[in-house]
Amino acid sequence: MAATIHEVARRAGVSASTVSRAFSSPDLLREATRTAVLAAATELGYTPNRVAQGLVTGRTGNIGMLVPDIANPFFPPLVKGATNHALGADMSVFLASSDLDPTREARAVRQMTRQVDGLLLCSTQLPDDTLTALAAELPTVLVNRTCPGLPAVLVDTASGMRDAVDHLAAHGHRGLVYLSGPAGSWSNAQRRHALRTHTRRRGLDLTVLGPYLPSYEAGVQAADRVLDTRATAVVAYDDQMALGVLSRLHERGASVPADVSVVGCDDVLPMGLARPALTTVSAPCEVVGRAAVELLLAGRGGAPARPTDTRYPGQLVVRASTGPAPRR
Amino acid sequence: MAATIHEVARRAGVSASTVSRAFSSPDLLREATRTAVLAAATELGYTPNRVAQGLVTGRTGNIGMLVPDIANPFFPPLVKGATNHALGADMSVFLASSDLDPTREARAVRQMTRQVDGLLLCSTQLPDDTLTALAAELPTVLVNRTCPGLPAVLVDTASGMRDAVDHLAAHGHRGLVYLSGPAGSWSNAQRRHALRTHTRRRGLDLTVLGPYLPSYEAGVQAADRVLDTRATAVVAYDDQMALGVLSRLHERGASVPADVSVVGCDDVLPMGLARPALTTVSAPCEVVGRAAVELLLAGRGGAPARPTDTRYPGQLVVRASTGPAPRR
DNA sequence: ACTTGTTCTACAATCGTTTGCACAAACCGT
DNA sequence: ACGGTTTGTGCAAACGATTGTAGAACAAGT
Repeated sequence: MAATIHEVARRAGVSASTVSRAFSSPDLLREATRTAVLAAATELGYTPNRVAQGLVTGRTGNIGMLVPDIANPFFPPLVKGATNHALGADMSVFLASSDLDPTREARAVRQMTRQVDGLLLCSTQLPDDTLTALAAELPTVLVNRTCPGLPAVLVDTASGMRDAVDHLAAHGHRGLVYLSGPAGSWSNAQRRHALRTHTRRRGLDLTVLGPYLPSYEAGVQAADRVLDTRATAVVAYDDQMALGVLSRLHERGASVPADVSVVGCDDVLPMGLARPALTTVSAPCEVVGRAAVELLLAGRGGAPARPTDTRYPGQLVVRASTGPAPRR
Repeated sequence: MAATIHEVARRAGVSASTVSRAFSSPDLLREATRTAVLAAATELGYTPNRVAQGLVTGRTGNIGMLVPDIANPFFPPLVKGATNHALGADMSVFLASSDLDPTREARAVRQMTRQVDGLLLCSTQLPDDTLTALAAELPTVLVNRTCPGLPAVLVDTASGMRDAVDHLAAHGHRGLVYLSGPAGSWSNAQRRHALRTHTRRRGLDLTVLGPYLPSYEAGVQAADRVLDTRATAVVAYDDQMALGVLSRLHERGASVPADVSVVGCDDVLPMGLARPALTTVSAPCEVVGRAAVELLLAGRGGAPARPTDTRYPGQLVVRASTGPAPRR
């Protein structure tokens, strides 16, 4: 049904190789031949078969993207940035959502190898040696995860966290709680570390709870434990948790921000809707997705991209969920 | 670097075809040969090259999925359902987000053809004839869109809308506003039609505003126009718009549900977070995603799946944003 | 021992491209 | 008009698998 290069060749009265060249290296052909071939091609509705191309050239024009959970609102903008940029570069992207299961992660990767020109691994929990092994086979870019020797694109929330601490300290808060995200998460480690550093610098008290799954429900649970502490402010690993906290605090009769201040992270939901609107560290997800693809595409070319970490800083966005510490 | 079938063959002392059969039709081989081949294969870390397989068999083990906007929270659960089920069936999925741009839609499809065994088109705006043409080339399943002759999986919100109308009528509401979604959307047409039917049956007044883009911002805008009408209840095309409406009504000093009742659709965000919690028609997105893949995979086999519409009903979930109509 | 029949494996063609190489035609200056 | 460059095309061999067909090996029936 679908036209092949040979049919186009026959129709144009040339050989198959000429047809191939009309597409891949047009300047090798005489103008007349090229236009004749292209005419024949459009008449037949010919499109090069990417699978066949892939077999001989070894380049498929696809990239594989792996996220822990596409239903986590952090990832869709990332995916959007990536797919959009990929489309611009004439590439398609495979998407797999591993549900945080290493087995599924490995399986998805195995399915994609040899069908893709590169891999985009987002917040992956796979161990360093697996990653380096993978990267030896296939250009690989990490997102929100580092691994020695591998290029990574990172949402840098450290400065945002510093600003959050400063903001809270300026409002008289003395004790902070951090609600940890997933144990193996690079983002979580970075956020916790930044908080640790800056609370110490400011002489504030920091309690770390968790780890929790990054979900609304986990936030609900965590809120109760927050109330057990003497802390007046809580920073959550992400917005979903923060919203859960907000909701549960409301249920428990604690007023935000009068009794407790709450800070989220990522800014991926329309935060105006939460009551009170959530103060959060905003992450430039879409930009990161695009940058990751760019890095992958660049590294794929001549020089193997030296394993640079590209960081995109998040910004503290102050809304209504933070305010002066209550007097005690 | 990567082992080929020939290297395995040489190592096992058999021919390439035997290696191939060891994987694809093991019962044709003597047990001894088969185990020997498999041993050699694992030693070399051999995995069949799906691109090469695809070229000869014509089956790639991939499916292509097209959504209008992956950043719209309706789609991630859908994608999750689809990718998860696909992974179970040893298939990978291409994802493209068209940003509602027909050009990009067409382009993404073109890139994927010949690389996929089937297409999953979600809420696509492409015209019927394009779709039938596409389906002639490639097994195609529609999601939240119908087209004569094509199988479709649909979120059926009609009954949910009926329940919403009944619910509002029971609370004494006499005038309703519907905030339309995108003009070409099947879901929008279905929702509008269901509202039209059931408001008429109940003798209620229905005003249709829009079309609007399905976004928070559009909801904010729409809220002002809602206040210009005499309606006491508003049904929004989706939750994002409804949340925008909620937010703007709050700004304008209108109280929900005391002054105005608000109903959303889809139930894809943690709705507990909105104040008041949003009454909405819940859509079983993940189930639909899975069902769509199943249908595609089934149709791909022997009998071309007869173009059935599979409908999954949404359920009205009553929360705090709806209540008795104000006395006038 | 010779046919007949099984069972297993190898050969070779094929899928739709790309691409190095050879070769023909046209062009140049002399 | 003639060697020597260009320039433009065709041939054929890959790429890594699948699969129809044919033949080797062996067992059994007569």
